[in-house]
This record gives sequence, structure tokens and C-alpha cells, in this order.
Amino acid sequence: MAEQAIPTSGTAERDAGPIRARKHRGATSGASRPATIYDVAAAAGVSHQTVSRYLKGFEGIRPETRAKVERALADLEYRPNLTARSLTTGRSRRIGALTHDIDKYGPSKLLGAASAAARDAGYVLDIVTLDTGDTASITQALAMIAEHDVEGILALSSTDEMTSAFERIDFRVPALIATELDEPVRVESQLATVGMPALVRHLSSLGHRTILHLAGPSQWSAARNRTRALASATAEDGLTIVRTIEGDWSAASGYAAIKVLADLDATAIVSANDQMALGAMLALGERGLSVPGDVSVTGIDDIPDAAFFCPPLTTLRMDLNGSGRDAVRELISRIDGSEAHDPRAVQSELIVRRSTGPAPR
Amino acid sequence: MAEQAIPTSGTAERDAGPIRARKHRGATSGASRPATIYDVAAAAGVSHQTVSRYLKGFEGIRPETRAKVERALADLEYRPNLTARSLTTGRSRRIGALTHDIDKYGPSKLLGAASAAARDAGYVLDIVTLDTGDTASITQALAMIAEHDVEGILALSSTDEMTSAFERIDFRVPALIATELDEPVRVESQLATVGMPALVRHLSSLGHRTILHLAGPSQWSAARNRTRALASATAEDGLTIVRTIEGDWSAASGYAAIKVLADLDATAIVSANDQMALGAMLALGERGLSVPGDVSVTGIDDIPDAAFFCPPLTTLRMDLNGSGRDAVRELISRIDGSEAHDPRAVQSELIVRRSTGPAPR
DNA sequence: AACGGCGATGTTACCGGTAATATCAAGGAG
DNA sequence: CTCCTTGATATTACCGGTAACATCGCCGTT
Repeated sequence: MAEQAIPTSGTAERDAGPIRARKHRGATSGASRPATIYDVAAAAGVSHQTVSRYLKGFEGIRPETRAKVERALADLEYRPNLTARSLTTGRSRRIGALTHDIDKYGPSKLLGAASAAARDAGYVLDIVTLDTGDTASITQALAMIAEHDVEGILALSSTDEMTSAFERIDFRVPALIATELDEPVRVESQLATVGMPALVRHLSSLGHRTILHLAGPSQWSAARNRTRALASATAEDGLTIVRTIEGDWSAASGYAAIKVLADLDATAIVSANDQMALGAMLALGERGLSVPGDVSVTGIDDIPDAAFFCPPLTTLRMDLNGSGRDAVRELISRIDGSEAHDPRAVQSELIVRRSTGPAPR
Repeated sequence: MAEQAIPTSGTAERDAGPIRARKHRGATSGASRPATIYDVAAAAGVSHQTVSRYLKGFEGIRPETRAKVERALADLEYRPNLTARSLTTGRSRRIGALTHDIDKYGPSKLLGAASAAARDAGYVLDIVTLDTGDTASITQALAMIAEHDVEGILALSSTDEMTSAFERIDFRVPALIATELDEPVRVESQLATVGMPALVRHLSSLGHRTILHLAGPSQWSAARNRTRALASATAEDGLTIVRTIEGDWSAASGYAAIKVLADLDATAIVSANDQMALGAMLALGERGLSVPGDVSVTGIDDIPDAAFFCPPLTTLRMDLNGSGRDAVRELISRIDGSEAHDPRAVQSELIVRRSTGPAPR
């Protein structure tokens, strides 16, 4: 109440100093614009630089000065203006996230994990979604992100178009595509229960020798990765992939793949994700084939619904939370110039449910 | 090549003028920092203000001046710095989005639609996710968003905690919770095929009179909205809700609800979303009840997988894309101070599949 | 007692834009 | 022919911070 913008006494004049005048801010709080460090400095009777130093955590401030600043900060409900800070420091504490298919399980799970990891590190994610996966739309989205002054760029959909855009464009900031590692790392002590080898061994131990592979779209690196892992694991265990059909991750594509097939030729279907497995199981039912009596079916991801499919789906649980988090941490460490963490393979774990059973004779 | 930061001749001095000196930028392009309007102005031999005016689309610029500016802009690959612009204008072109359960279908679908609508209007979404829905975590997230200088705030999860946080906090910017409208609007011409009344009429016409209601968590406004719509529609058609069990949207909760039930007492189960319906159907199967032979089951949302459940699920397709888009448009119109659109009810459409059939005698 | 060093604080410049004001040349009126 | 007006452009101030440098008072030294 006593404080005014225009000095009316010698004391006030000395306190305020010849600092840049603020035109507004009558009372200490209210509907006026948020307080700046200049307002705080004036209220505390110090220079704005002292306030800035305090906020930065600078030690060498006398206790009484410190107390005045703290008091003023609290009185004025000061909140730093990140825009102004980022203009001088170049640090915006923002990461651009690029994604399409955000309503699909994988990308949205990754996004959630990435966002949580970013928040914990004091960053927010600027998200830009793509309607289509074509190069033009990716380029345009990247331009949009770039204008918004992000410190790093994270892509949550790892397709060939995305990869090529990332290789072609000079971002001036660290950029990263969150993806499953191309070469799965073997965790020696858990080899038998981890990942695709475990899945294949499970099928093999049930007597299956012939596999129909429902693959993901080949321009996705995750799809290629899964296909490669399956090929390598089946080769090792002596199983045969009698047929590979490429879907688009959707249940509809899994359904269509099985529906149009003249002959199944296999006792097990290994799908690159749970949704396609779901579609496949429905189509099998409509052909009069029972799961797992006639055909065993497996998925990948372990989406929450998979445990309630009919029958509940045997699948590989992917640690997408972990990979989203790791991707952001890796990106932030590149931003900060600190040492990168070791890139870790996505952890996966075999979840056996009722969709797999002994191979029919 | 000929241009240098330090004037070495009268000509250069006149061209550059007594403007703030730039220390860097030797060649016109390369690994140096991005060009500013001052660089462009120097290259074009005009003042930075002329460049600014050009960028703003100001008309009164002489054609030859305009040409010089355009040339310089292209040569230097100028990209505006949104941070600097937003510091003076107060327009950041950012909307803060607050959400949890982003890996669930509803929120992620809303987010995708919101992001697309924002992008089309030149905004990006700053997303902050919540681990938990409690008030403290919401408050903290909102503080984080506020620092990041957004022009509006959009919540994508409409729970009581969110609502109360929104009422308690003064954001200084428009804030909006994306939610289904509390009072469904009736589209007269389509009354019979739209929304909950259509769903109930469908069950009624199949001879069902008793309904078990699998409700969503009551702190979600969408859950309350759906429950209310069901109550009103059943009352109108003379059906009885014999029991209401509250789940948490997950298939697991739908499964558990039916699993522990001593007696079903109803010929139809109306679930507040598709996932709980999925869980319920599995539990029904395990009790030896067939769908739809013994019990009919319906969901809400029409998630992409619902058409491939076993059996495929009769459900209400919700236009979440539309509501996400509308929420952002509404928010942006409030930001711009323009007239708000009419709030529209979420459009929903009855999708009849095989999970509903004639009531058993 | 004069002085150098140093810790605490104040002053100025700068980030990259936009807004407001100033300048300047050309054209029209008196 | 001079003055005023006006359109085009230049200059300056400002947004809210941070960084670099300047200042000032107090201390111990010789």
C-alpha cells in the first residue's frame, strides 16, 4: 500500500535508484502484470542484478540482503519469465517432439514416458503431430519446431521417412529418433527368458515347427528389428517361417491377412504386435480354427488389453516406458554436453498366456 | 566474402550504419549462428526496422527496397526467433496441455486431435504429463506450464481434481478442460441413431429389460456424463439398471467386476468404455456364459480394436477427434478474443456388432 | 597511514525482436 | 519560392532476463 511507482520522497528516490522506471504496478499484488526482477529489486531496495544472483543460487550475498530479496520475492509472488531468460541464455528448456499415430499404443506410451522424463529434468515437450508420414509433412513440422526454439528434437516414430529427414536436415540442435535398438543386446544371465529368443523357444518347446509371420510395416525400424530378431531366433532353434505377411500394425490388417489366406501352412502365428494378433485370432475363429487348439498366436508389446483377449495373448512385454525415458535422458545429456548413457536395448519379457499351446499333430 | 563486421571503408560504414555491431558471421552461410534481422538489414543495406516491417507484411515499402530485403532474407536463410518476438509481443504461440493417462485411448486421441488443430492455427502444444491425479501434482504441473509462457492452458483429463485445481488457480491466461458436454445435445433429425438413446433403444428392441452398468470412475466427468445419459435413456425406454459397478476404465477392472459377481441378474451389460467391456466379456466366458447368447455387452468409444474383439463389440463411436479439435479452437478463440464457437456436444454414433443379440427367455 | 586485494553490490551492455518516434526527401498549396 | 504534409525509412526505447565490468567499503600489510 505504501509503495508507489513514482518516488515522492528523498528516501524513496534513493531506494529506487536511477533504474529503469516501471510504469505500472500500483499495489503489491492484484490483476496487474506479473512481477519482474526489477519490481522485486525495487521492493527490496537492491539492484536487479542482486535479485538475479539470488535466483541463480549465488552464495556471496549478505544474510540481510538475502532476507530482503526473499521477502520481496514472496510479497510480489515473483515467477521467472522463461522467455526472457531463454533469449539471453539460449536455453529454452524445451524439447521438440515429433510424432504421428499418437493414438496408437507404442508412440503414445513412448510419449508419456518421454514427457515424464523431460518434466523431471525441468524440460517440457513441444509436440507437433504429423498427419501423414511423408517427407514434406515431416520437413514442415521440423521447420515449425525449429522456430519454436527447442534445445533438442525427439522423434517418436521411427520410420524410413523420419530417418531420412533427420539425415538431410541440419537442426543445429541435438536430434534423436526413439527406436528399438537395431541389434538386440543379449543379457546373458537372462537369455532364456528375455525377448524374441525366449518367445521362439517357447513355441519350439510346444512342438511348433512352422510359423506364419505377421510383420509390421517395413518402413518402421521397429518392424524390421522385430522381423530380424524373429529370423535369427527361428534359425537358431530350427523353426521355419513358412510365410511372412506385412500388416500396418492395426487389428484390421491382421484380420485381413488371415482372412484371405487359402492355406495356413503353419501351426503358429507370430505377430509383430498385439493388435494384429487380435485381428488374426478373430479371423482364425471365423475359419473354424481354435486358438490355441489348432493354431497358437503370439503378439509383441503386451498392451494392457492383451491379457483380456479371447484367449488372453501370449506376448513379449516391451519396456516402452524405459525406452521413452532413456531417449529423453540421452537427448538431454547431449544437450548438456555431458557423457551419454550407454544405449540400452529395449528390455522385453515373455508373458505366457492361453493363446499358445501344444502344436496339433 | 566482401562483408566484414568491422567497417573498413566509408562505403561499408554508411551501409552498415551506426547500428549495433555483430561480432560473428563472416560468410553468408555455414555453421555460425542463425541470421537475425540485423544481419538481414546489414546485408540488404536497410535498417532492421524495414526488415521487420517487411516480415509483418507492411505494404508501404518501395519495390526496390522490398527486393533487396527479399534477396537478403533468402541469402541468409533467415528464420524468425520466436523467443525474441514473444518477449516483446507477449504472444508465444504456445498452449500448455496437461494430461495424465496419456497412454489410454481417450486422452491420447484427444491430444492428437488437439495437437493437429493447434498446429493448423500456428500453435504448438507444450505438454506436461501427470504421474498421479492428486491436487499437489496438478498444481506443480501448472506452475511449470505457467513459467513456460503459454498463451492458454488445456487439460485433457477431466477429473474432479483437475476441475477444482482449475477453479482455484488464477492462470492469467485462458484455461479450458476438454470434456464431453454434460448435457448431451439432441440432434433431432438423427435422434434414433445417435448416442446413448440409440444404444438403449437397440437393447430394448432386442428384448432386454435388465441392465448391469459398468461405470467409469466417478471423479471423471466423462464417466458421470455417460452414467447420466444411460440413466435418462433407460428411464425413457422403461429399462431397469439392476446394478452399477464402478471400474477404472481398464479391462482388468471390467474383468474383476464380473468375475466376483454372485449373480448377474441382467441380460445386458452396458460398459462406460470398450476396455471394461472387453474384460467383462472374458469373465463372462469363464463363467460359461456366451456373448451374445446369454448376455449382450456394449461399450463406448469404438476403439479401433473393438471391431476385432471376440465377439466384435457393439459400441458408441465417440468423435474424440472432433472434441479435441473443438477444444483447441475454443481456447484459441478465447486467446484471440474473438467470438467463441458454439460448444458442440460430442457426436456419437451407434455401431452394432455381434456382442449384442436377442435377450434370452 | 597509504595501498592492494577482495567480497558485495551496482551499472551497463546485450539477446532479437516490435513499437513509438524521429528524420528526410518529394510533392502540393499558398 | 517557401512551408507544410506525407510516405518511406531510420533511430531509439523497450520486453525481462543474464553476463561482464565498474564501484565501493573494509580488511590486512609494511
